[in-house]
Amino acid sequence: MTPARRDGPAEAGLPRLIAERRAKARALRARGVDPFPAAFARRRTIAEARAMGEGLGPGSTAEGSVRVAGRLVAQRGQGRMAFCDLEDASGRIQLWARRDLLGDDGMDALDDWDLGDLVGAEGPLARTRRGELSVDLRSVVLLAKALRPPPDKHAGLRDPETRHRQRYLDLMADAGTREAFVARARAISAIRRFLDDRGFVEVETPTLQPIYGGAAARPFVTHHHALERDLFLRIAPELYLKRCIVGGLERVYELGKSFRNEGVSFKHNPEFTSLETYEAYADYRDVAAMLETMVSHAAEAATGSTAVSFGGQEIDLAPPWRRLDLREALREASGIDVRRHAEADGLRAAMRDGGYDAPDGTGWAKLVDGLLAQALEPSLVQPTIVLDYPIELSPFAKRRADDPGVVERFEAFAGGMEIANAFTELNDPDDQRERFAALAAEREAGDEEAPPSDADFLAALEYGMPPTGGLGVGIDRLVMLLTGRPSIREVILFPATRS
RNA sequence: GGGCCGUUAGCUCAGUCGGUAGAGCAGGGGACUUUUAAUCCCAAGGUCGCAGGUUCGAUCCCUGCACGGCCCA
Repeated sequence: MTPARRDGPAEAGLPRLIAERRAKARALRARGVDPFPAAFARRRTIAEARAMGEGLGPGSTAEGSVRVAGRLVAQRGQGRMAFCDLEDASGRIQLWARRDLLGDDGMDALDDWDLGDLVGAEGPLARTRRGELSVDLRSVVLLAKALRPPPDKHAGLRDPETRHRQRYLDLMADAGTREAFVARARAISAIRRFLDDRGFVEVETPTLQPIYGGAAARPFVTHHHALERDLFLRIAPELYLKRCIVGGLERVYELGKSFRNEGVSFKHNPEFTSLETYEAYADYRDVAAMLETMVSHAAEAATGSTAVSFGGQEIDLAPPWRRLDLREALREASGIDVRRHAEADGLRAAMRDGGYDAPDGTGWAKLVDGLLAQALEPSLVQPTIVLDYPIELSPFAKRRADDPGVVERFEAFAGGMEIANAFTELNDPDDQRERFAALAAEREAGDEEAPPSDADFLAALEYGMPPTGGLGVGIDRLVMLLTGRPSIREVILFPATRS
């Protein structure tokens, strides 16, 4: 006859693991102990505790006590002695439990701890004979019972689906993930500091817009019931920021989310973070100089250096960045001079001759864009500013005075990706009206990405906008570069997923 | 949208040329007062992504679907 089981409920797998942990929490409550107490006073961070114990020699114990708290990440039982590793945001430290010093109650409490529990501990700092700085426990307390088991303590969490859907587990298991998001925050605050120091005013403009614009993309549509109208999630803040320039704010920026209703890829998420800046009385060359300085500041803040490693290559973001003329660069990279093929059909044929993909029914400007993406972009690993784009690709940029087919615009590339887009802003309302008309024609012809006209924006321009340099930076892509992460999903905490 | 690959225990992964599966870690019981991927002993844990098909028999072969990854558009 089999002996009665005394080792917990009969369920298997995860339900059983949860039931075992719940039983421990229940047992604590039965003894009048709250497994989720409210606070743990006088805590020091683990980094602070480590600094305090720095001078301790092996086998010695410090005066006084420290109180530390964190997540239990490893346990090594040893009978009447035990070791645990405790981790908080600042680091990791060993807890050293001895029955003669911690007492029977403390050792019993320790027995019921599981990996993943949040615990508090108190005792003098000590260094073991093996040289490991430890808290020589005098008292312990459970601060929050983990009812589910954490990811594997050594192998961690590998499954990309779980890493993205349950990012808290990825953060818990992988210090590198935590570091990437800290680096992101540092880069963003460095950018804000940089702009604030230069007299830029941070503004907030609508994310819910009656008319969207400022980029070529399909928008998300939502509905306002009280106003009985559809509203669009912005695809860019551009047209509102220029209204701020019209109003005389002169230097403005907005750092926040925009939304584009398109596919998901390693460099696209439906919601993404961008920086846009507008500076009155500046042009695109002033903006280029500001960009390279700003990005190198962000790199230093995020990583401590302007040199970053991305896709196995070292990239140095320190200014000055290389400048290329788009037409020249395309001719060098592909052998095709796009100005010599002024019609779509001729350019398409030349591209196909050169082995490039050039789909039927695509206009001249989009073919140029395609040639840029295929022939040039992948080779732009070191930071590069590509200047002077065809007007057809740039409905909000000012024409060059000496060449009306070209606008004062640049895109910045690094790591083979576009990271920024800038131009001298179009401030001639009549020219802008014509560009809107051209967009309307493209829309009519079936281009769902062509944005609609915005009469109020035109009215604003008619009140007079100073000559202005504008900039857009893809913050997520910039952070990819700074943290060496190959996918946008690795720098967005909770990326878009299906169902 | 297309192509390729993946989905097996809580986690990380093996494996089955078609006969319903293993390890390490975690969890349970036990031993251990200097461990640190602690160690040792014992026991347990699986609708092999979902749905069909072929077959005496499918986790394995086929089809579809879902989710994910990479590449292309």
